[in-house]
Amino acid sequence: MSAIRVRIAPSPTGPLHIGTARTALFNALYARHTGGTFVLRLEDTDVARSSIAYEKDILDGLHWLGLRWDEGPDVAGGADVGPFGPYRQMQRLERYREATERLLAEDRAYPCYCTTDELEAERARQKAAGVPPRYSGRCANLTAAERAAFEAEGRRPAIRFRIEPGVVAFDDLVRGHVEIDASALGGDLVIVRADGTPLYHFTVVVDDAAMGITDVIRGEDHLSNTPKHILLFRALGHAEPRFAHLPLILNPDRTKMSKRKSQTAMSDYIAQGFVREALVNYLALLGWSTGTEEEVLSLDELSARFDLAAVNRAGAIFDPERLAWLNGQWIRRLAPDDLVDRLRPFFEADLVAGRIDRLPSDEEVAALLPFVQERLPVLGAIGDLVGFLFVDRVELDPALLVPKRWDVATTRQALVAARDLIAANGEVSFDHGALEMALRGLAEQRGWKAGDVFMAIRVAITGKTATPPIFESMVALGYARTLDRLERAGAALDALDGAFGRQESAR
RNA sequence: GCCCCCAUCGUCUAGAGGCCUAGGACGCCACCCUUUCAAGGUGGAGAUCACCGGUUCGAAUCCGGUUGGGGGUACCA
Repeated sequence: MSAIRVRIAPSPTGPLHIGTARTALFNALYARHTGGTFVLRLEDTDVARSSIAYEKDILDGLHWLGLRWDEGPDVAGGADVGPFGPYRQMQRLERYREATERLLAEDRAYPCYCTTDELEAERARQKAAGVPPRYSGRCANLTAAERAAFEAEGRRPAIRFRIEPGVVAFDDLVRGHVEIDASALGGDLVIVRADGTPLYHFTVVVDDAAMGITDVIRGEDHLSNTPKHILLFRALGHAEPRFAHLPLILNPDRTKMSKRKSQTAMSDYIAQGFVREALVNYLALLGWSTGTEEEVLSLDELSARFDLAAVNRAGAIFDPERLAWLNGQWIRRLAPDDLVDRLRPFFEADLVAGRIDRLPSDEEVAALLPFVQERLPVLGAIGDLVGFLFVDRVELDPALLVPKRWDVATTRQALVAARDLIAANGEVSFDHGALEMALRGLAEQRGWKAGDVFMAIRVAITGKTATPPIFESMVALGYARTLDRLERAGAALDALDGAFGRQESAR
């Protein structure tokens, strides 16, 4: 039994797509589970749409997920690692040329002089006639003289691979036995463009063979194209690999997940503060399950349990809610130092966007973690949670400041009383326990509900009604700034006095 | 159109003939905890296993058909 070799072959024609990431993940899980080799190959033959920026986005995104490949370019524009390089298809042109020559020499392929317009017209006629679109084979048996005549016209030929009649069958590792009649393949297949650049269906076969790929694990959208690949493997004299077609990730309307209807760019998930553990966990369980009731699993745990045969066959809708839940699970599991590191870029983004006025130190962030970590659905929510600590002044909405069923006057009294009490107790008593005791005492003495007093204070110092626990928040804010914000809030209510009657009747 | 694939709670799934009056998770609802919000705990609603036939003593599980959905059908990948 030879060693497993799998690959992910992204095309740098767009940012890393969540579906590509999942295919990469399944390949990586399979390689790790079987002790095989994971190869990354860049399929950049669509020169017009490929770019180094996309290459970087893809490689960085896969690395960010924690995926490592044994062969292939490690970084965008970087050198290749591994014995089967180069791993960028545009640097492998000579090999496709050699394979093309062989097919031509054996008459398994031939030059086709049809123009795009002619082909389109042909397809249009077929569609109008209600027959399946299919290349007519018009150039399949041209004489040398006819070819010369086209060349003399200045036409540059594409190269077509002859699709011989017959039934192509294969045993898909997830779908089982699949048979497709070659007549349904659309006729002879273009493998090299008129400009000399090779096409996907051709390069993928030449490279998978050259790189010794034993198992092709990819999306179901390639299932119908697999016979073309098998025919090419055979014509080229190569053993065909095993195939495994993964169920597609779907939009909510069950169509193939697309940018138009879903968030597909990995970078967007990263920017929102999803953590790699959650994405890996979620993606692995989209279309596969361990068969147990385990749900929260690390990359190592997933690798240990992975089984291609247990992959589902039906497509799966991408559910952001479930991803968010897993994200919370993983954020809560992070070590404090790690979380501080991961939070830093989000504070920086908040600063740049003007949502906060200064950057907290790592020590400050670490001190917040005990009451913040379990409240973070995504890392990007950090600003909403504790941004009030790092702004010079909070926006006060008087309507929020006055607790339900309290009036402006009571609220102002409470804020003033709280401020005075805290000031009277002094900075030495400014800690969680002392504050709670003092403020609860105040509420009891005045006949107020403690919750109402706390809510007024909460809004006064944070500007919001939903915040981290209030005493921790006050301590984090500090003695002087807490007093200052209570004063400002009281003053804001003073200014409202004239509108007092209106406020009351409005309630 | 043609070819291929698929079909269990709203969603992700368990289930490989009797263990299923179909289990878990997300989401939803209620309650508990509680200074808000989360987190956590408990409980609940939610699936005639797409439909119709067949095989079998017995089917979500096997077979056939129907319907529905998806993918493919490029000198894109």
